[in-house]
Amino acid sequence: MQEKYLPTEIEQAAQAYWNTSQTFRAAATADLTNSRPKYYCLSMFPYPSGKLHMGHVRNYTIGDVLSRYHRMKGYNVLQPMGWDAFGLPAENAAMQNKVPPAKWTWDNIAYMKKQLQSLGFALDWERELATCAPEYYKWNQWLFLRMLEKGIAYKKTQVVNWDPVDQTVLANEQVIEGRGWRTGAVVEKREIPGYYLAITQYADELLSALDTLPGWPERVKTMQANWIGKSTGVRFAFPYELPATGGTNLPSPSRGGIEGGDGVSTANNPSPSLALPLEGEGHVQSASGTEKGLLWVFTTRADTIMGVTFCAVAAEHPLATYAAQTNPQLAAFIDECKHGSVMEADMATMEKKGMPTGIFVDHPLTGEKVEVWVGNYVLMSYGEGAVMAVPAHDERDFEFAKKYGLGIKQVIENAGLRGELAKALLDGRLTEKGKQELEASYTNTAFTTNHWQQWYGDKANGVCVNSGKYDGLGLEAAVTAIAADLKAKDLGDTQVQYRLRDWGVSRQRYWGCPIPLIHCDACGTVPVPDEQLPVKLPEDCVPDGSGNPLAKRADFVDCACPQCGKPAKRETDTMDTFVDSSWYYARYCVDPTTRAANSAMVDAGTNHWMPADQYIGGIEHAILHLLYSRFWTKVMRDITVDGKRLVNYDEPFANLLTQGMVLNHIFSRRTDKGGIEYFAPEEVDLKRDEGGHVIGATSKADGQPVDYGGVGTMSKSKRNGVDPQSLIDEFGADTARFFMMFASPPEQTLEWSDSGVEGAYRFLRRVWAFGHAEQPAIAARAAMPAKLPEPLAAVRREIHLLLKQANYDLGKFQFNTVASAAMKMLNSLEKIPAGNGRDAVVAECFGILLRILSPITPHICHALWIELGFGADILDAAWPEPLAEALVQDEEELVLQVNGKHRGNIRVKAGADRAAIEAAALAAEAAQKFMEGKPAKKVVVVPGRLVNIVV
RNA sequence: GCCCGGGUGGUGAAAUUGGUAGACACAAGGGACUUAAAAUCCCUCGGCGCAAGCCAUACCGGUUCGAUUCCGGUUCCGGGCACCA
Repeated sequence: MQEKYLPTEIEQAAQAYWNTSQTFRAAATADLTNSRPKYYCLSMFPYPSGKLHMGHVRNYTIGDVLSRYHRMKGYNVLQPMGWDAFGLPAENAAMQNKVPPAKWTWDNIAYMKKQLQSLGFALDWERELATCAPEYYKWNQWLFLRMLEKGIAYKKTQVVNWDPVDQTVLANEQVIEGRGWRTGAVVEKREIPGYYLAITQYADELLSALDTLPGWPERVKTMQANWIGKSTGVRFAFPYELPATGGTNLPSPSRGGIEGGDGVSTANNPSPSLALPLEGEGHVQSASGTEKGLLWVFTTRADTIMGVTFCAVAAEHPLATYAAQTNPQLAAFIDECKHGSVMEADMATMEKKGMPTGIFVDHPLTGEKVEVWVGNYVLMSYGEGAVMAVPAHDERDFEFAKKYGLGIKQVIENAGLRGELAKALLDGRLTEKGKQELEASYTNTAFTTNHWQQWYGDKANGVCVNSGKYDGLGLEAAVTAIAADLKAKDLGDTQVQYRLRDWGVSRQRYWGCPIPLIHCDACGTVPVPDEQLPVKLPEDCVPDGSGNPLAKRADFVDCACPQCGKPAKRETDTMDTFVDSSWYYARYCVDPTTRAANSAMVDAGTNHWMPADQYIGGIEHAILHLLYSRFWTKVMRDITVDGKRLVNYDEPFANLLTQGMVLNHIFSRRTDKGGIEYFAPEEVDLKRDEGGHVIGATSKADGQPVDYGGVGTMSKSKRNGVDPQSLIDEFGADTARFFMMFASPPEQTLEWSDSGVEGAYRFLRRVWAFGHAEQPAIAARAAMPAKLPEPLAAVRREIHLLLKQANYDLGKFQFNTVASAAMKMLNSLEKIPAGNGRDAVVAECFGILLRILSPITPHICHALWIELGFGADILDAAWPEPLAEALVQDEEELVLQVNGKHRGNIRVKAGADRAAIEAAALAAEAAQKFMEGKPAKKVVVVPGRLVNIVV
């Protein structure tokens, strides 16, 4: 046995052993019936950006710890890995380096695979997959066609960021303060056709099924529920009458058309129903030369309907378009609204602007005239593209009304809050400061001196005022009454609405999965026949930033129509990369032989391994990726082939661990064209204040200042990722893994710093040194004496207590304290006294330490297990459990408090009853001193923990 | 702006979920060993105070015998906001 700890040697040997014995190869379909319970441990697959970063190390070490732990607990474990290989960064790299995205991606995969292997993860590489491989994305295409048949996939227009200079669609990330990142041109909103997946058809199930996921973090379920945003409200209409136009120049709704009629619109995303030309919405040309129409809106607060003072519609709304025909100023304003970003965060924070249309509609209940405004904050894609405005009680409407001098009418009052405040003040229990606090909390409002908005927010206590017959009604009663009255007039009804919108999957990009459709002049849009799948993406394109390179490839575009055989054009849009990542986990499960034949998307292996027993990945995926995966799963469940469902489970991930982000400093500088250039942390010199906080930085290259952007997620685009390779090269994989797990609990955000790596390395050296020094003692395999001398019993008890704690912490995924327990074990063992049974205690306890540590630092534990003769493979050893005989003790120590303050400790017999503890406490010297002769009013006893004397 | 988290020593963090605040480490300082360095080992290490003790878990309040933990408010930081993945 080597005296020195040599990580490189140890790690290479261990990895070679795992490779040759195929230790981590999961059982194939034929063996799936073996009696061990399955444990499918899944980590979110990486985007092959070039190198691993610390977030990957964190993510995959967590997965590996869980995999190895469950394997030792007797589970049949599957832990696969793959590559989320399509995406924008490959195209950016192509523009920069003139290398095809395919080559760049495959090279990155090869390098990152080596890095993963050098970290010793227990992965079944036989099941590796890359989403850019035709044999994988073939099934994206196949399932897309099934969705088209079922009406889950359909076509409508979508709003995109358009760079007028590069003539290309920009991702949100490529829009910097309203301008294109490469050209600096002001970005325009443009409506283009695209394909959507009707996730709203599953909105209800996606929401209610959250209750079937007890293994998911509460916060993720809350975020998903809020995202789906189910609300019951009232959809109602404001009737209006306009001068007749003959209907010819009245605008059509800008969306909702579904090509070929094989798609379906969804109940929850109705077409904008205002539009004059639509049938069944009250559009009637009357004899008097006017046309009647209905302006539909949706509200969750119909109780405030009597406070409506105006309506606001989106710039793309047909009424706006209609009014603009005769109003050049309005037309200019509508045009202005088309500039700028499509992002919700920008929409919500931009200055609210509007302009009157000159059109008045009738209030459906009072008949009063209500003016229609165009508002830049109203989105055509939400609800009806129009809203009622109640400035008295809605902050956004208030801001708008104040700015344009529109009416404000209070219709909600809250007696409850007023009463509560009065009661609290009269009660007298509040201090003067407390009173002020309470008052401030009721009066602190950013935009008005009254309480109207707060009364609106306090749904339990608001009542209607200034609302005629609805006066005095609470929220629910008022909504019910108002909805009934609207219904009686045939002008509205209650409706369930979702915030969730259908999933637009078309991308005007090259490096993605081609959408398998063909456009024929004679036959229209025709699906590519299944037997012609996959539609392969040419792999030698080098995008240049303008337009979609696929459209320029005649060899891709030109094809024969599958229906009539005449020349036709292939669809050049590709799919959103979220499609790729929505089902990769099901593909890992496919038996390798089935996969080689590639005649099916999934097989029996999928139903065996799925749902994944544990999914691990960054919290940034809490909504989109996880929701899309859940949706995709339900679609696969509902699609049948030969009368059989594709999969037989409802949810893809039984348990979810959301890893906290690994953050690092971000440095950037604006380019001449208005874009952003990022600097890696090693390229800048930091300026810090006295407290050590970063306040600025300069570029090492040119000495000029760069902007400090605070800390944020490690990412390729922000260039702030830290490559773990130097860490692995210098200290080894075990140190990197141990350090990462010890640094903080997995769900917590972690600001990157490598201070502490030395400590991890030092600890592993001590583990090795202890094993080396005690080799003879351990190899002797001495029997444990029936009665150990107390000093040795104490060490043994301590190790078993730590083991108990470590096992508890493992169940909570709290790996940092497991690592800490291992360190405490070694601290104890290093001080073990001599005595009868010492060698037996050392052997037993060090064996526990190695097994506890082995999921985190598998290489060193593998080597020591063999060197010290514990067994052939530590992975085959049973997981240690604390022994009752080792834990027994005669006395226990309790904390002694007087009036809640710690005043000392008392020792009592283990398991002493309350009376005995109380007596011992009152007799204690420290208690006597602080009770100052006063009698005990009350004695609180917490068995095994503390006793508190109240005087 | 909206939704979801988080804030504890110089630093990463712990506290068996209402019961000794700061375990275990890192950094720093002091010492031992050494010709020297590295490595290793020992000691100190939240603030104030000679001490008894007092103060202290972002800030302001509340509940409780007892609050890092529960409640109300504020503030700062992070994640998401539908074309980054």
